[in-house]
Amino acid sequence: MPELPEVETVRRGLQPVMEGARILAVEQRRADLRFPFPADFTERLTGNTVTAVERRAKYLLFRLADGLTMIAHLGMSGSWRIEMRDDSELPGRFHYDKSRENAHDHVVLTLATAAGGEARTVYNDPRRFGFMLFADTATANAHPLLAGLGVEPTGNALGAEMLARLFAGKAAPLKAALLDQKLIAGLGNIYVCEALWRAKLSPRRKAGTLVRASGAPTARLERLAGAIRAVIAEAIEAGGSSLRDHRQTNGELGYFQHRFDVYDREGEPCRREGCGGTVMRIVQSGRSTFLCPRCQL
DNA sequence: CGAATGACCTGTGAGC
DNA sequence: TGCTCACAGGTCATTC
Repeated sequence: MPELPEVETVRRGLQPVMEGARILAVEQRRADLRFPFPADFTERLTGNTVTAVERRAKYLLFRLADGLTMIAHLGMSGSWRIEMRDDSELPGRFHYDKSRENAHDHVVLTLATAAGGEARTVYNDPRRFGFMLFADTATANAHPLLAGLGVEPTGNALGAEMLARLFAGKAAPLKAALLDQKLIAGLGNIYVCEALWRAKLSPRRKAGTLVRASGAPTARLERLAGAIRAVIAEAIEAGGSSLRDHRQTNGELGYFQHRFDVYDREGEPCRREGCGGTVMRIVQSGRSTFLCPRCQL
């Protein structure tokens, strides 16, 4: 499910409960997700303390007191939920509740929280494309999964000049270039479609056409950089997007799905003032792209 | 080298 | 109602 805004929403949910928490018990309910769990998965976590919950692109990074980092990915359908044992000022709408469990709860961490309470964080992942593995914190950035990642599409890091360097000479369609995690890290299918609509750019346009021969960004590229930052910021603000039944860690739905301008709106009218076009669906790199062929050029 | 395709999984909704 | 098919937020390995 999750693109950067959803992963960031998960991180913000887990952080207050997990940071400073000691892991009392680890329940690993199957041998593998996308990859096999490390052989010593439960041993390394049990008794350890979580010092920070960070994010890089769509990866969650659980920093541990003994110098390890647990690198975790939610794949397409992964989610975490928090359950508190007792009433507590910490976030988490659920209390321990057997009836909430299901066959796709693969990992359960029981925590002694920094606030002195007890909580469980439960990882659920029907399709099992997610994973968890360990790296030494000191060298985690050099881990093969993280080393090649591009710029974060948040804040000021991503600007038109940066995009111009990344796109110069590229024949790939904008859709493919924006999905490439080696260029920009964290965009996925939804937010690429949304950003391209906002920037009035066709997903089929070649990325290199947004860069001047001098290497300077065009006005179109300025628009695109602004659109990416805006859509990501707004989606994080809204708690991400909830497709199907995906929830935040406290069970709340995200809201951004109500603000989609093109994603999953095939056949519906373009929302742009005065456009009058109809949203269409095409397939690029084997994935659905949604666009308005009338105003995205 | 870059770009397309298949693979990994289960669940859901549309259409018959 | 029940069946089949297409498709789903991601990424990696393989093949042109």
